[in-house]
Amino acid sequence: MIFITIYTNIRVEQGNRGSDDMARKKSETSPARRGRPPAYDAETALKRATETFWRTGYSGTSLDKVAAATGMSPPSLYAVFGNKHALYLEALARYWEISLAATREALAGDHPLDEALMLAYDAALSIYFSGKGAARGCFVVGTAVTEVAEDAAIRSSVAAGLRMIDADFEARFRLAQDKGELKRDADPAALAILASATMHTIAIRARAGARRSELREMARKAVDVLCGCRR
Amino acid sequence: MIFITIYTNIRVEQGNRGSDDMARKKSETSPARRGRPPAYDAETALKRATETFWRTGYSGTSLDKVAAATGMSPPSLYAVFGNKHALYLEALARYWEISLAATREALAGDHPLDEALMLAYDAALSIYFSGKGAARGCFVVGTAVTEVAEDAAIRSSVAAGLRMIDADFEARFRLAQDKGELKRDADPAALAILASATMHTIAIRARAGARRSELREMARKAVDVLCGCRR
DNA sequence: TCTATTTAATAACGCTCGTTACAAATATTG
DNA sequence: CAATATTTGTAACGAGCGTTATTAAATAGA
Repeated sequence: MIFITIYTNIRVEQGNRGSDDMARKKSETSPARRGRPPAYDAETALKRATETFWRTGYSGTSLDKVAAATGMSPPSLYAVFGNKHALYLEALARYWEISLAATREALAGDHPLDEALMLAYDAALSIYFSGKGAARGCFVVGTAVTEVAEDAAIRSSVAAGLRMIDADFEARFRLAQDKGELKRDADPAALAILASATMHTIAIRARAGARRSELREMARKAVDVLCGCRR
Repeated sequence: MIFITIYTNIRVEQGNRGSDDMARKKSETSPARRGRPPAYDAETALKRATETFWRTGYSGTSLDKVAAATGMSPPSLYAVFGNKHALYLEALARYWEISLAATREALAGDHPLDEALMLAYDAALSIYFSGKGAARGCFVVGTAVTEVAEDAAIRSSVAAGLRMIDADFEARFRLAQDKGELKRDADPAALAILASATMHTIAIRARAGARRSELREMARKAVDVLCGCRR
């Protein structure tokens, strides 16, 4: 079988076609670089690369597959990201940014504890079930955890991310305790671990084929237990 | 760099050297097969292959690495296991057998609920921290979950295993409720999900470099919460 | 000893891997 | 227009991938 790769799709909009005003305006903001202008948007490329790693993992994804997904040639990918490992590391960092922000935002509003937790799990489910086709679960749990055993850079990224989620949950439980939503003798650190654990089990099950409604139900029940020691 | 693979190590003991009695005895029990006797033990080979997949994942492990680990040549591996995929599937099935049995045994004794749960987590930790070098965590979480997105056979194995652990935990919580160890209005299914979730988060964190003592402490606290709705 | 039978290792298959020289393409500057 | 700078795609690199055809080795039975 012959595999013909057709590079397409994410070429940067030139923009300075049809309107000289816009072209001139653009050259005012960015002082007009010298050589051939970049044809691709690094941001979009990173997103497409992430999608690919997400499905088939780091070791299971070849650079040719990433090239096909981004529409870029391998040398262009190297020029922008360095190499495969650096590209994955950047995808991982970006994923942490987005998913940590989502969790933090869900927990930050002034909702009751149980609602706040459900918002966090709903945010996670939105990510785990994003993209077309079957659910991919969490990018970290689904792809990074495998590499973590032999790759120090990935390991420290994962370890740091896990600590942050734990800390966010713990802060929210501590706040709930201060506000009287939680019993005085509850252990915020313990509850935080269980809240993280619930997120991890959902991540695993989503990738393994569980239905979204089923996972939301699990989250619901877990929240009931975690807030059970209420008031 | 030249990589010279030296096949060694797991050759089957011939046994019928030095003593004709033993040779004759052996030919009595097993009626003496015709051709060249097998030099390798499939059981040992599967164990060694598992160790290798466990560290570097399915996609990240080449058949040459497995060959080096087992001391077998690639054709011998194919003769015994079929191909790489079938070999991994067999390793996965065997791992489920062992780890499910360990959990079931821990929960089966007539210990109090909290002790039974801790026995289960201690059994898991023994597996996650087995082998030399840094902890590899859970074989399923560490290697199968990545493949699950694109591999139907691995996916159904993982899904089935997850269901079984859930069921085992739920049965134990239900028993606890019947014995009066747990409040009447506790939800055994919900507690079972959280018990599984705790196991999953421990699996992830172990591979990501967490210390064993730290993870045991997490388990301890989780058990406290899960049994907190006691009597 | 010769033949039949079973397992083992060598060496290669075609293909894909991550990576990179290289030259063509496209822009600004003089 | 020529010179310079930057990004592009083509085509290749050596190495490794999963897999297999082939042949050698080692046993039992005739």
